[in-house]
Amino acid sequence: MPRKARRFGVKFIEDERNRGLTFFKRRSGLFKAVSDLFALTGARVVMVLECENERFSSFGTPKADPIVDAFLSGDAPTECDTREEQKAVIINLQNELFQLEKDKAMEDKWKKENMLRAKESQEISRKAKYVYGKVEDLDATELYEMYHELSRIKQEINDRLPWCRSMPSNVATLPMYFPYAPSQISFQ
Amino acid sequence: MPRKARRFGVKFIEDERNRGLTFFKRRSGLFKAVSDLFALTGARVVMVLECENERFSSFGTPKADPIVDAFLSGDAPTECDTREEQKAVIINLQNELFQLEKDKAMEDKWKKENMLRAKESQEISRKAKYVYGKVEDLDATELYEMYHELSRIKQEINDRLPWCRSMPSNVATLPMYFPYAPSQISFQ
DNA sequence: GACTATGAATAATT
DNA sequence: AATTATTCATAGTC
Repeated sequence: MPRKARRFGVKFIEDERNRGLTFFKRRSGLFKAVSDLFALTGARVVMVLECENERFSSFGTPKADPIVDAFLSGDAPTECDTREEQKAVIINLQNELFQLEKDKAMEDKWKKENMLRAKESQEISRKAKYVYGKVEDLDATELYEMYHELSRIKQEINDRLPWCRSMPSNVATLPMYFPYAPSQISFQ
Repeated sequence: MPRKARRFGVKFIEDERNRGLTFFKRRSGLFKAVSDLFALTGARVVMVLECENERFSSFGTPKADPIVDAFLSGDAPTECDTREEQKAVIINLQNELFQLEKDKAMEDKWKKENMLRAKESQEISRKAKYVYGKVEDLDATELYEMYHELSRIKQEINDRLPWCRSMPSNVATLPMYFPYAPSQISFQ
């Protein structure tokens, strides 16, 4: 139980470990916020953050190709390694965007822990496609849809069962494992 | 008093007026989140969102020039109007980033409403530079620092006076008027 | 465009 | 990395 649950002001965090932790936590929140903004309004977003290790970490909503294209359309004639840098940005983009490694690990965990309980829930049977379907058979866009569909279902269940908040529902905790919307970025 | 304080799930908002409202509200939150992330961790961020009207709206933390430069370094040889588009992006960037019009209006309002009460508060006298200084004399970076300093002060006051949350403090409401961190962007 | 109840994000803690 | 008390963003309201 956190005795002090809020940071004292908004000031640079000197402690390196704590700073890194905060960075990743808040980046997650940022990604979710962007993801939701897109889902709610359809506004496309591209975000590029600089990590501690001087690398870039990017995030974009689906169909953000025009923005990304604009971002990558540069071909500075004076600098030779710019192309290489941009390539690195794209690679990082892909890596960070999809968070495949993390999601993959989480996926297994999720299947083991929640699949059985999922089958007992008739409330969400009409969404069986997402609940029982093989996750590895979905591509990035479908994963994205899945995440939002499950988020909606979770909300629906919460709304219908307000007296039973902490019920062991499979979808109630699922979105944790697919928190981000992957971007469809054409790779040359 | 909101009877229902939460949206039903995360689904595309069909109502156009409501959608636009949500977009702007959340964009503000996003900007603040990015601003804070930079203040806390020093991570530089550039964000480009697409508005409803097909224009771009951008936001960046100070010292994000390298990222912005990369963004603008493009000079597509095949398309003639790309330069023009980029210029538009920059202009929008400036406009949206600094939110000068809004801030200017808010500034006057703030001065009129809060300056007198500000002078009575000795608690924050050591930050007199920011509280009493002429706002128009500060450049973008100083405005940014000012905003965060005031945020910190607000937090400090809240922490020291937990029993008096709604006290009519000048700084308690001030940050509303400088919510965003302007980016230092070199303009050619 | 301002207010406020509510839910979501997250800082501290284990 | 899991948990939870607390703050904060914001949906709904006027």
